[in-house]
Amino acid sequence: MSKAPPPKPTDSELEILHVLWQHGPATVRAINDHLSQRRQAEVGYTTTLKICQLMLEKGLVRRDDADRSHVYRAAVREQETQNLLLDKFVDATFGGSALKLVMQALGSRQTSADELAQIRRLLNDIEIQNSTSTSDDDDHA
Amino acid sequence: MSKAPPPKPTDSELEILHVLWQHGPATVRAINDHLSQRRQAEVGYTTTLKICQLMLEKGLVRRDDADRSHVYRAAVREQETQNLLLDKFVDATFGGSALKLVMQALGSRQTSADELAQIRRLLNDIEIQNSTSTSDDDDHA
DNA sequence: CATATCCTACGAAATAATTCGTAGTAACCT
DNA sequence: AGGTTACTACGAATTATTTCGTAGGATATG
Repeated sequence: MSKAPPPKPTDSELEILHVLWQHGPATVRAINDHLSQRRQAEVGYTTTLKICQLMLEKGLVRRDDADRSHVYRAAVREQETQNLLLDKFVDATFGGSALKLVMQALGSRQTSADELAQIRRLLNDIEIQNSTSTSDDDDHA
Repeated sequence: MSKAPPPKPTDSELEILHVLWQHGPATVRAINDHLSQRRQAEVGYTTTLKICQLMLEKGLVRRDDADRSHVYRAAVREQETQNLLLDKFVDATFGGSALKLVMQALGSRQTSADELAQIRRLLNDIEIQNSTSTSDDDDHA
């Protein structure tokens, strides 16, 4: 009954999740080093610490506090989190139409032939699934 | 030299922009009515007014104050704004990879055959453009 | 003309997110 | 042991966003 799903991470929290997803479990020190590298400016150590603590309360990360330096790891999956954020974003920005988003993303930026091929492959897969596992009221004529 | 580009709209501002994009120039009253409909709860009139005023300062909207009821209209284009937001979102959530975003958007939600066809058409167009108007180091063999 | 109605402007409270300083404490090093 | 260093916890300042109350002025209506 205590199944509150983890909330949408904020921008800073997402940045930390990226580090954890990429590098696996890490101490605050390690996370902070990564963040400081990624950005132009240094990030205060206690800033990173604080955000990690808040993320722990929200259930976005777990931590191992056996050692003095606690080790944090992501408690949410990368894909699921991206999808959650994507949903919100599509709603807010494209009125709920994922199609519009995709068309915009492809239309107004440089896409290589290789990337186009990857997308084509995905489209094919989807189409197969669509026609294969369609549940009931289908084209049975 | 006073060419500060309009900033990224906030969520509330974006909601108002959607109304203006869809319905054209409108008074605060009209905007507020639309917002109240879209949402479950009523929106305070002065809340909407305030946001419109802030948007005016930021250059996101223009207004005609000839009449007593001022008429607001969008000062930024829908596509450009969506693209701005899309860029930020891709950076924050998908590490800058628009391809990943597209794959996610398509892979983890229901996409109809019609939509797939639309995307295929777009892919074809892009491919043609890629091979036609590529600047220099091209397949000229 | 009086009064109710509708509008704008402005101030400020409420909330959320980010940032950092300080204090306390454990570990480490001569 | 004494002092330096590294870490956590906590409180609080700062900034951004959203929300709304109140005041003042114009317009419409009886």
